[in-house]
Amino acid sequence: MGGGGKYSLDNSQRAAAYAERGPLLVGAGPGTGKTRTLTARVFHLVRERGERPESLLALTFSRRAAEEMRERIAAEEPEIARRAFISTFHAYGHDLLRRYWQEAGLPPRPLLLDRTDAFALLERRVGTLGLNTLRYLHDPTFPLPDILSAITRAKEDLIAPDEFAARAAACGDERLKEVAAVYRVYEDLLREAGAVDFADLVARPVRLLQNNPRLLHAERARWRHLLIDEYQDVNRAGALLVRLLAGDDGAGLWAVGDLRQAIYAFRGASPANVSAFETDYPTGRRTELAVNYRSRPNLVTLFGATQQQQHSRGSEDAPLWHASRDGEAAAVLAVAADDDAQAMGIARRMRRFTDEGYSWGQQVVLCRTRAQAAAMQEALRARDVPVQSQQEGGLLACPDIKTLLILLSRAFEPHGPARHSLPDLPEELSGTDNVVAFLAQALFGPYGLARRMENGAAVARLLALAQAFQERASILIGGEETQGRAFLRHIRRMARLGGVPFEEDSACESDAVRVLTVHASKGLEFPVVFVPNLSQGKFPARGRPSLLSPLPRSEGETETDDGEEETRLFFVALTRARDHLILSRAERYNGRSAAASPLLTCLDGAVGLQREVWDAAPPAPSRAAASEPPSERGGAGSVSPSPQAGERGPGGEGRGRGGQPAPLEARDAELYLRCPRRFFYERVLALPHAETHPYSGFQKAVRHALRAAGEGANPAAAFQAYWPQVGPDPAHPHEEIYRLAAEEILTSLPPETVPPQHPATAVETLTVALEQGTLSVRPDVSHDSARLECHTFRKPPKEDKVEVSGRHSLLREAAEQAGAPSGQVILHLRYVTAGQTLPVPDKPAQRKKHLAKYNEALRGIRLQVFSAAPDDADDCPACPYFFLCPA
DNA sequence: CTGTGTCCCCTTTTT
DNA sequence: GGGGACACAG
Repeated sequence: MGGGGKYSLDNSQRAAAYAERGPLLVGAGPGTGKTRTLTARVFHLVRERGERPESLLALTFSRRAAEEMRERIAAEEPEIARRAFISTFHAYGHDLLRRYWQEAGLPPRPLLLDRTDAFALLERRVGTLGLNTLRYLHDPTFPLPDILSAITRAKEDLIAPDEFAARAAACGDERLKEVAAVYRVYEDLLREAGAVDFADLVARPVRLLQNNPRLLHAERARWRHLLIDEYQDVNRAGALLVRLLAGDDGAGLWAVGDLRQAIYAFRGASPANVSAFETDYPTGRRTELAVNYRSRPNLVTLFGATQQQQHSRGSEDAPLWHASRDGEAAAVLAVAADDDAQAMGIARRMRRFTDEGYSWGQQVVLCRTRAQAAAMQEALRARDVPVQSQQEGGLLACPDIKTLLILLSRAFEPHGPARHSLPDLPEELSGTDNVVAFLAQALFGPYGLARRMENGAAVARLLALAQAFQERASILIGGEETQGRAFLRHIRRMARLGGVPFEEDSACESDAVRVLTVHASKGLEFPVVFVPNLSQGKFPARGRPSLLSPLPRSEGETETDDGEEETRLFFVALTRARDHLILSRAERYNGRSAAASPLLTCLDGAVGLQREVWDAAPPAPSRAAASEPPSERGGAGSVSPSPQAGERGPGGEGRGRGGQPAPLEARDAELYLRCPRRFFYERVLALPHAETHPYSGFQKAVRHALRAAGEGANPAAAFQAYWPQVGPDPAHPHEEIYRLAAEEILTSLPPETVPPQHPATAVETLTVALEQGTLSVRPDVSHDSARLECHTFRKPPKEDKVEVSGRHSLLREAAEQAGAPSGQVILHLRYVTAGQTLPVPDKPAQRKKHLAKYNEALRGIRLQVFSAAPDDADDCPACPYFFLCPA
């Protein structure tokens, strides 16, 4: 950053750095020398005012920011950096809890749980949490991530379980009431386990200090000066912690922040802390850093334009700042015909910048979402732009890790599919149930896997993961489960909850363009910045809403201005640019038109913004066909199928008599459509897996009981008799959920649902002849050949709008092919859990599409195309073949 | 032009 | 599970 000579400060910086003791909030717009001023403050306190470095506490919310503070201070005086306490809020809180563990009611070294650990804590007990409107039979743990997020948010806002329950009751939201109950249980479980979660690292110190005046006094005496970076990112708990430590008058507080760069409200940051500064600290003063050293003047003017709106609304009266650099920046707004043209335009522009003397590494593309960033990376690479690859896929994408996981699965999942894919384990690898010991032996013992491994960092990371797992064994290993199995389940859990991150030290500073999310770019600056996809629905992005509505705020709390966050994000993106800024949008994405982003309206009258048009590229002769490798078959990575596998199955070889292919069951075709690869493992290789999902056993048993009821038998009795055969293991943590759900359904069966005047005929299997083969399908009930009924366990739709599934289309088609007059087939869908039956409408267009899908499946199976192309990749961690599968 | 059905797309991240 | 774009039908 600029700002004259190395040690000189401008007037506004000096005013901030040399201020008298007393609560001060420094407004620091982008590029105004925030960190320089903060470090100057530290040196001023130590050198000019004789403060001991040990009396300085410098806090911020991200490790990166804390690290930067430390480095900048260390660069000038390592001694101060060592002696002052410079850390994140969480690290400080952790330290405090360890020092005062007794007062906090904790064990000496409490376990620190991350998100996955917390999930595991609730997962086993999900049946006892009292979930009703949040009960999802297809996967009882489905709502847990959202519930945990809500609990985390509550902790960040210092809302205790009682308060949560009171607010939930007040607003009458059933789901939130259930969350309140879970919150209570969760806190009990943490206490029993002697554990805390991340949010506790800030929230619990607040309570600790509030409840222990002696301790509060000691801690206040320890810190004479509090320096807070990124004050706009501080959550409510953090702000209260600061207020407690700063004393009643807050005299020791010196904070720096910028309301315009608050982009973390979604994770609990409360920019309201900035607005409420004078309320929190009546003697508090504000000052502003006034000069932008980062960007060329015409860019600084442009940044100002984005602020006009907010100014007129008077939300915050931050003065605009002066530019100090010279030189004319390119400030471009390009409209591309489509996304292809946009990528082409960016690539071309980048080349031009390299001609002008910029390196690739000085150029960056900032995207709103990671998906957009990934697509942009791909598109630029396809146009021969060197792109620095961000960590893709995380740890699990690493082949070495894959190998080790398959080996673990082979050893610890005795009935898992890996058993059939590998030869027997060597002697030295059997007999241990210690994951770390197993891995160490496999890597460095006679088996010597380490010699064949290429990515040492990844292997080390897996070992560290295993180590950490063992420390949390008391929470993560349930019942009689072996450690090995529990570890593998934990890996799946981590994958499900957002991947297993793996950061290779990005020191590989090759000269390549970087593609980042805007969030990831915070605090950074680049000579040339591209901000693409400024279109409706792309930036701002529309996201999937949570299952839960936010907990209503109590009176006196300021509502966080959600809509403004995207504007601030836009502002952050623009202000990363030092020399040149290229904004762009496409008018069409995947053939669909997209309007300009509303964010662009504030630039409408901006002077000096050059408009460009990027035309569609001429239909390119097909580029390197790197997108999809041709259909792979067989061979899952290093795993070879066992000899007896693939002997029979619906895939290819399985033929009935007379050379006619036997009909494929509809559910097999559906399995193929969900993931051809999984179909391959399960039906072609016939790799068995012991664990069937309890949901399917539940469905089987209930269907059985309903059928019995249709035949006049007692459904409850039929269920009782059948449940031990098809239901989950009685020890399964979710067994009770399903048993109770089934009993609930069967006891609430109204007698007239079994009308004796309409005895269901024996349900016959129907067939559908399609171009590529024949499918067999069975309704749940057939009253006669043209009156069919299906059962579903889903929740009934709103307004009785039945969604027509592929299965429905198939049944209708089957009935017609069997002779029912066209359009006369009556199909009903029974919502078993609600005891409601609705007619399924006949929609010919949809039927055609569905049948085409099935046909495609038949074709794929016939041609043996078994690519790993899951319909929904989120399901992969739950797939029995997760560890075998190369995808 | 206006309503309706249908398809297609789907967050941000730290500790 | 909801919102926008778009393709129809009227």
